[in-house]
Amino acid sequence: MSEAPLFSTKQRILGAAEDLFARHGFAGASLRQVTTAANVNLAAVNYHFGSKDKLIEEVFRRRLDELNARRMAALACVTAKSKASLEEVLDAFITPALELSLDRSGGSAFVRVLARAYAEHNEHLRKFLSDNYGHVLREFAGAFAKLLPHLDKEELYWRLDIVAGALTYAMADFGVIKRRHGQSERDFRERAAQHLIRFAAAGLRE
Amino acid sequence: MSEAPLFSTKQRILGAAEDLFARHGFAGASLRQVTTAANVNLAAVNYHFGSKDKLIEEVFRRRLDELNARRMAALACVTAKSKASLEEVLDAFITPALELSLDRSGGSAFVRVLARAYAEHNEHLRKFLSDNYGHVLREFAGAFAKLLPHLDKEELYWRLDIVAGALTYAMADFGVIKRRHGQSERDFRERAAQHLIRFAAAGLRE
DNA sequence: CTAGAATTCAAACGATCGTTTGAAGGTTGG
DNA sequence: CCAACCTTCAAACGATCGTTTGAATTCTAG
Repeated sequence: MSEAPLFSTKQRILGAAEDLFARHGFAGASLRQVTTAANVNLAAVNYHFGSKDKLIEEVFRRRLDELNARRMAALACVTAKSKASLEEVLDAFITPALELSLDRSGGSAFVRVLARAYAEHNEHLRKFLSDNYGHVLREFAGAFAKLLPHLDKEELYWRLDIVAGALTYAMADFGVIKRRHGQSERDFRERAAQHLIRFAAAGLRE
Repeated sequence: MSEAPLFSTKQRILGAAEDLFARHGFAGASLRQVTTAANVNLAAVNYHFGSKDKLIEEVFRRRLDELNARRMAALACVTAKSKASLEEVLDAFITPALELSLDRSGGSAFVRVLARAYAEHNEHLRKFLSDNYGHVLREFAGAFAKLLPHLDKEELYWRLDIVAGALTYAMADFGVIKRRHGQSERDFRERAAQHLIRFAAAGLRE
């Protein structure tokens, strides 16, 4: 249970599944594609995870546990000060996602998987994500509420909804902007995050 | 070719496909589900459209032809004046999508299908959309460029990318905001569009 | 009315899907 | 060494996938 060797069968399946779910969707990527890419036997998925649905959940859990822990830590660090700025709270939410997207091997695939999860209006998946990680979003909503007292609750939720959309979309690399020749992936993504923070801060402040 | 009876086999297939693609994705919705929902024989899809891929393209074409014609008309109407405001150009882009999402039966499903198309990084689909409707986006980019001369080209494209993401996300109803009891669908969506325009205008101006 | 085209139909094609099985292989503690 | 796992393996399960076929049916023009 506690063991997690870097190249174990389970980890190779999770890595291959993450990549293929990002590229072809949950329904579009078959377990045969996944196990072939992971160089493991087809039956290994059902042996280690139980079913395709459970595998999908585990793909999320592996990354989101750490991502949300980092977000909560960053938020706690920011709100510890008496006067946190809007940009700092946005940064506490966005930068961990940015770093995840830069994680060697898999991180950038995962942010696209996350965006797929939004596109899927799948009730089961939404409930799983809401149950496991909803408290993080509520925590951040509270921090924003303190910083934007002129906005009533409805107004605030509207704007956070828009920010979440722009973030999901931008991190998943859906847009038309392409990395320029000679520009590093890290530099490109950091620039994207900066633009996003400035844009979101302006839109939230109004 | 020119005939398009409201409840013809072709139209019923397109309507059912739109709804099921929105709910389950392109790979997740089968032709048997589609034809059953449309109350049509399974073979009718390949008879009328040739293949599932061609059906997908036709689902887009049916709505996007009109949507983009309305956007271009609204943009032309706005830019005809010597001094168009940023909000007016945003409105020219957003309002036609809003109206589409309010179109009785199908429109609100289609905006979710559009969002799915973004999540699919499918090369074939992206090329089809870019080939057929890329000129509309370039036209709007030009209009924004005139209104935001202080932004260099790269900066402008970054921000438009973010706006497009927020728009796609918001129209597809991915967010957490739910319509309140007693509030009409139209009122709800118009409010969403208003918030979006104000937010985007603030973010673009900086 | 009727010949011919257009459309719908039930049935089947081979391919691939997620999942299960039972035997073979590998590892570990007594 | 061997008995007890744990893991991997090839093979197959029934179900469902997109697509095709050829006959039945409906529509339409002369």
